[in-house]
Amino acid sequence: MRVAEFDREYVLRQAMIAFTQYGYAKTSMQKLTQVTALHPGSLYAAFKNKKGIFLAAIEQYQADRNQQFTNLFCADKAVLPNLKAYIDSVVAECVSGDSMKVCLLTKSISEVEGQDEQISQVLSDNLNAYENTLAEQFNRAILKNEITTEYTAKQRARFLAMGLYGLRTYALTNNKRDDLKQLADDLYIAITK
Amino acid sequence: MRVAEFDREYVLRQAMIAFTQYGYAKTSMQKLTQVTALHPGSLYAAFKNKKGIFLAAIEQYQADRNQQFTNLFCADKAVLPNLKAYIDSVVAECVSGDSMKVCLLTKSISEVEGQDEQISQVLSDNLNAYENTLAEQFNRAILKNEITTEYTAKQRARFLAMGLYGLRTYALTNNKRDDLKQLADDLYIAITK
DNA sequence: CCTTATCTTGAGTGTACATTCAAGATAAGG
DNA sequence: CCTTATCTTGAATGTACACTCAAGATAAGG
Repeated sequence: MRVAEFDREYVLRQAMIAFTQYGYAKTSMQKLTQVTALHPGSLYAAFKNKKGIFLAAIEQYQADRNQQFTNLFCADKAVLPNLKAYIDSVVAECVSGDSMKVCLLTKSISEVEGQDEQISQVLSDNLNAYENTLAEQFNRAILKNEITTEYTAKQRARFLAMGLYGLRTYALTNNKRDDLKQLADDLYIAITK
Repeated sequence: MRVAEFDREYVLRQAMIAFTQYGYAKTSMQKLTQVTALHPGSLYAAFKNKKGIFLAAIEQYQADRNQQFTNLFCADKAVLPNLKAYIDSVVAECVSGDSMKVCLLTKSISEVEGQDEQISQVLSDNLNAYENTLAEQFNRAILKNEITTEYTAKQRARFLAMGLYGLRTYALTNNKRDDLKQLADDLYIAITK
C-alpha cells in the first residue's frame, strides 16, 4: 500500500518534449529516464513500455492543446479576430527556437505511418478532432455572419488545417519572420473569403 | 583495375524508396543491403557510410523530381493548365497506396531537424530550389498575362509550396479522394487569384 | 510497531544496429 | 597469361538499445 510518487503530468510533458525534439524512434528509454528523472522500472510499471509512454504523452499533448484552444476561443466575442490571433501564434511558435515549433502529432504521424497502425490511428484521430475543433469555430463565425456560406465550415477548417501543417513544414526550410507572417496573412485571407 | 559492377542509379533509387518508407533512422544498413542487393562492404566503399548513402539518395531524388518537372512544364504552352495538372498529380500520389505518396525531402527534414545540421542544410537547400522552380513558372505565367501582378511570383510559389507540404501531411489524416481534390482545387484558386 | 502490498532501484539480458576488415574474386595493362 | 589494383564478400566487432527482475525502500492498515 504505497502510492506512486511522481507527478504524472510533469513526467508526460517532459516525455512529450523529448518525443517532439528527437522523434519517436530516436527518443531512447535512457533519454526518457533522464528527462523524467524516473528509473526504467518505474516507467515500465506506469506505462508498460516505450509505446505506452508515447501514447500517454500524446494524450497529454492533446489535453494541453485543447486547454490552450479553449482559452483562446472561449469568449463569445467575434470569432475571426481570435482565429487571426491563433494563426499568428503558430507563426510565433515557428520562428521561436523552441523545440515545440513542430507539432508532435504531424511529426509523429509522418514518422510512424506504415510502421505502427495503432499509433497512426491515434494520431489521425487526434488530428481529425483538431480539424473538427476548427470547424466548430467556423460554424460559430457563420452563425455570427462573419463569413459567407460559400464554403462550408468543414471545408474552411480542412483548408486551414492543411495550411497550418504546411506552414510548420515550410518554416523548416525558411525561418524568416516576414515570409512566414505573409503566408499566415494570405492563409487567413483564403479561409475567410 | 576493376570497375564497380552495380548500377548506381538503381541502387540509389532503391535506397530512396526505403528511406521514404521507413525514415532515416529506421532504415537499417541491413535493409539497405537487401533492397540494393549489395553487401555492406560495397555500400561502404561506394558511399562511405549510411549518411553518405542518404545524401546520395537525396541527390538522386532531386534529379528525378527535376526531370519529372521539366517534362511537365517544358512546353511553351500556357502555364496554368500545367500547374493544375501538377497539383492534381500530387493528389493522385497522395491517394495512391504507394510509399512515395510522402515527399522524401519534407519527411526527412522533419525527422533530422536539430539532429544533423549538414543533412538539414542539404534538405533545406533542395526544398528552396523546389520553391524557386515553382516561382519560375509563376514568372512565366505573369509574362504571359495568365495571372495578375497583385502577388509576386515568389509569394505565389511560397504559398503553393506551403499548400503542397500541407496537403501531403493532411492526406495522412484523411485519405478521401474527394476531400483532397477539393483542397487541391481551392489551393489552385488561391494561388491563381 | 509490525505486516504487507506496492513502489523504486539499477544492474543485467538479449537483440539489433552501424561499421570494419581480411580473404577471395575479377577485370585491365603489359 | 600473368600481374596488380580494385572490387566483392560476409563474418566479426563493439555499441546502443528496449526491456526485465530481484532486492531494497516505503507508506497504509491493523
